[in-house]
Amino acid sequence: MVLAEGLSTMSESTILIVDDEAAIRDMVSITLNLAGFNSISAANAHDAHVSIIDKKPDLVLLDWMLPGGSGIELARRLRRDDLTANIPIIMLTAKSSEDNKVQGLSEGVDDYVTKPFSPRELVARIKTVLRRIDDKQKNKALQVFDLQLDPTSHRITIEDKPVDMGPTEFRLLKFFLMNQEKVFSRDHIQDSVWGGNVYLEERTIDVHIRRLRKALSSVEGATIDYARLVQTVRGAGYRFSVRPS
Amino acid sequence: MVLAEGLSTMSESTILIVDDEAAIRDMVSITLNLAGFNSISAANAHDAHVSIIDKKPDLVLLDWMLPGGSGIELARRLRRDDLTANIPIIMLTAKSSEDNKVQGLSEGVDDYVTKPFSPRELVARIKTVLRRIDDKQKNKALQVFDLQLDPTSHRITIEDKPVDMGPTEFRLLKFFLMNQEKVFSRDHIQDSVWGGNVYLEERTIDVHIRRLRKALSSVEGATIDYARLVQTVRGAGYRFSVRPS
DNA sequence: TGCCATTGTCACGCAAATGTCATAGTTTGA
DNA sequence: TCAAACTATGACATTTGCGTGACAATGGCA
Repeated sequence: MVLAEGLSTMSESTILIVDDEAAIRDMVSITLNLAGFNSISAANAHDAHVSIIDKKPDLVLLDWMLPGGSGIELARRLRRDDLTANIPIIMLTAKSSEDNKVQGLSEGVDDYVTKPFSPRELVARIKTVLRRIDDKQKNKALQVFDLQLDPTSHRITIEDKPVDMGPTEFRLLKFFLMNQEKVFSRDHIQDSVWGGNVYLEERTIDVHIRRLRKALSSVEGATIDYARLVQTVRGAGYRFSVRPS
Repeated sequence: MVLAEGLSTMSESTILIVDDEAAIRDMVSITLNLAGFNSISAANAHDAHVSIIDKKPDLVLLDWMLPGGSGIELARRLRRDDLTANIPIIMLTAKSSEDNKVQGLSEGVDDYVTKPFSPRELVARIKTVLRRIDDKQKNKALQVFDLQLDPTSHRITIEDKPVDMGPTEFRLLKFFLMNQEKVFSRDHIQDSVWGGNVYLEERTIDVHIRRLRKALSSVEGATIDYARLVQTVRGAGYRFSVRPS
């Protein structure tokens, strides 16, 4: 069975390390790289902020004691801005002071690790936080232009008008919305949408693609033909893409 | 069947050994050769740098304690230059000192091995790093000027405008992009793009070259004629080159 | 029980893609 | 300058892959 959902738990995650001590940055950096993460680092709050805006890391490891502006200041600033409000933060605290923990967690910090820490522990914490965030995202409404899929209410709307489709097409669309701009072979789609241990005839996927397209086109007066976003890539499979083929 | 893609996983990988002790160089060299790698060596940072520019090794084994410039200096320099930034580095540290690890591994070093090390361990580390790098490269978009081939979305664009071509031309272009500046005979192209056990008429390759060129020329308003990059080498085959013929 | 939505499968038709050939064009060397 | 060797190109028949309508089986639900 091939997995393609839950992107943030994939080893592609980028972690930003914010610490004024080069030694710490370096050690953490290599630890993360060996654990399969990408890492970037910053030595102060300002560089960190710039880096976050620019590189959009999946998680920030933030030292509590930063020269200039404190780490907690940066955390607060990140939480205020919509662009950065959803980036998880793990605080690195020098001492196991209860006060720090309490104050940090109240600022929307997702976890904390006290120095000295073992690489194993750090990686475990990071993975936990990423997974938690990922689960949260999973139940969030997926949206492209005016097409909206709400996993909670199990409804699909185009320009607020309900779209009717079968359960299979719903899962298919959800899969596509979570993995846009990528081509998937029929085999891969079958694994992800139907599950690994079923046998489907070759043309069956096509039929469901057709039903999904028909459903997406069925909305009267839509400004876009959403069926066009479900693209056939001859010889390779299908792709959901905002860009014209 | 001739392979030409995924070079770093082939047993053809070249490793550069940088160490001031001849005994170490020789020992490592023998170990690597037995493991199926090619190896070259350098005794100091300067020679190493020249060698890297010249020979483009697939990986560098870098001693921490180098006379003149330290190994870490070299690592930093390599990472700064775009040409060498993507060459993986494994550090060799004399002692299992935490300080060294911490300080050294920062500059984007991919792994470290502490002396004394077993040949088995060294080879294992090298293979791991090479595989990691290779996986990263595999799904990376290939690009020449404003021509882009993205294996993930299975898309080709010129100046962000989609380019339409058949699956065979797609594979052909991908092959060329991965192996630029080299002439390939028709036989070699057939092996690499079609696979070993098919029989094609001699002229068939030409036809697909023509179709690829036509597709690359089909984009309106492109500043460059990308078809010119697919060059005919009379009597030898074809070549994809950025330089005019 | 009977109705209806959903699902997987099949057969058919169409269009893209492919490989081959014949012909025309180009380069090379005697 | 000419012939030989090599390459480019248009046309064509065939193959391949995909879209589509129809249909039977299934299972939920009133």
